[in-house]
Amino acid sequence: MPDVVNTALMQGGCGKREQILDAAKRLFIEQGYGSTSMDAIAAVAGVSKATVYAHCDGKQALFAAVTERECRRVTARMEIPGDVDTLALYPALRRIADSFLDAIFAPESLALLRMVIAESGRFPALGRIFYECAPGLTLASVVRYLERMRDRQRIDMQDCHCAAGQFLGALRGDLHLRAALGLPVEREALAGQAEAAVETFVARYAIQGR
Amino acid sequence: MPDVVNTALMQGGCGKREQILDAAKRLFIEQGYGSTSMDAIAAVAGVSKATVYAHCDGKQALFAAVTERECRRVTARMEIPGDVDTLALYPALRRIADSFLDAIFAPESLALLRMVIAESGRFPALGRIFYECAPGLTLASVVRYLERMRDRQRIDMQDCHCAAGQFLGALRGDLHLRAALGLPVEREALAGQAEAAVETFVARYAIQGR
DNA sequence: GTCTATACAGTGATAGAC
DNA sequence: GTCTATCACTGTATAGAC
Repeated sequence: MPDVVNTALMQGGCGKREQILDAAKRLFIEQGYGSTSMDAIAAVAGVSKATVYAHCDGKQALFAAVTERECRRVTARMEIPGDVDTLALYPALRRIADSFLDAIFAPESLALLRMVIAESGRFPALGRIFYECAPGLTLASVVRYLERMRDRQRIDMQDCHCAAGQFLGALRGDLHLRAALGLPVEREALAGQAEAAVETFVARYAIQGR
Repeated sequence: MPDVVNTALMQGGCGKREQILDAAKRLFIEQGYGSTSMDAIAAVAGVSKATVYAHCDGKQALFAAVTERECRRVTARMEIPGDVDTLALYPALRRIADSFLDAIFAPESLALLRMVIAESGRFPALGRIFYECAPGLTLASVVRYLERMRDRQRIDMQDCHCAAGQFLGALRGDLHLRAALGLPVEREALAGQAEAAVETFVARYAIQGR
């Protein structure tokens, strides 16, 4: 885990920092920012409160640090598979769809999304950081993929950016909002949504002669 | 405003209750649940803290009351227009799209969405109430519209529920998430997204012979 | 850096006078 | 119903010893 070492070195050097960030992450997600006390964070981390303050400048800075670390973690999940260019359009879109849905319906992703949306009003920079680390990154990947397919005459499309947003939006459908609100989502419905979105997209944009 | 009168009568009878709910709504949205104190609510409402407690059983109950009232308010925005059946498929979907986007991108809707998502982990019932009052209501309306169109041989569709989710998801695209995260959304991009979603939907599902 | 101990304002909630 | 005054407790943040 070289990342841990780097982070620790950057900030001054021991595993306690990770303990504190882990504890803070758990409590911020479980209880929300406002209801989480620095006492509780210190207790869960197994350190004293003064140690918490030695590692970060107050509660807001700690919250920002937690969010940035989590964003960096989910980023890895958000890149679309690298082998899609070797596939035909339909199976490639299926792969992208599966990868995307796995990423955004993962419990950790949903928890982070809730936390960021919850506090984005009070921490304006947070929304942008999260967007660019997660959904914005996937969107950009899909846009690039669509541009390549357009260059190869596989699809007929003017605005790849808009089409990519439309595709990812159709994949989310109603179910992502349901999941973000804590409502149950059946795996069958998710698979059906993915298939319908891919089929519709192909029906609309694929160039007939294959 | 008969609704105000009804609410007041139901709960025991004076404008103070509305003042308290208004103050609580503002502070919960601005500061979040955990960071909002009952003192602050009482001060903004212009009453004493004891009066707040006379009108509701504690902070959680007050939060639930605020959310339910706001959900009821946005519900009115969420019904799709009643005259869509007299229109052809394409203009009807455009109307539905415009109505839907106006509703979900309204600042009040976004603020409520943030507040509900933020606390849905701690108040499990909240997510369901909100969903059924707002996005679930629209979804059901669109499902019924699509079923009528299917009965009239205007569209070829197996699963109207899935298709409706897909349509609304494509309308949201990437922009609704951006807005929920507090990022700027250009009106042009929104209009483009709407047009693309409707065109794609028609291209996929409309029966050719009109 | 880490801990124990503590300062002191602010928290949700209530009692009792009017 | 409404207020003032107050409860017991927790909040963020810091001082000083090791």
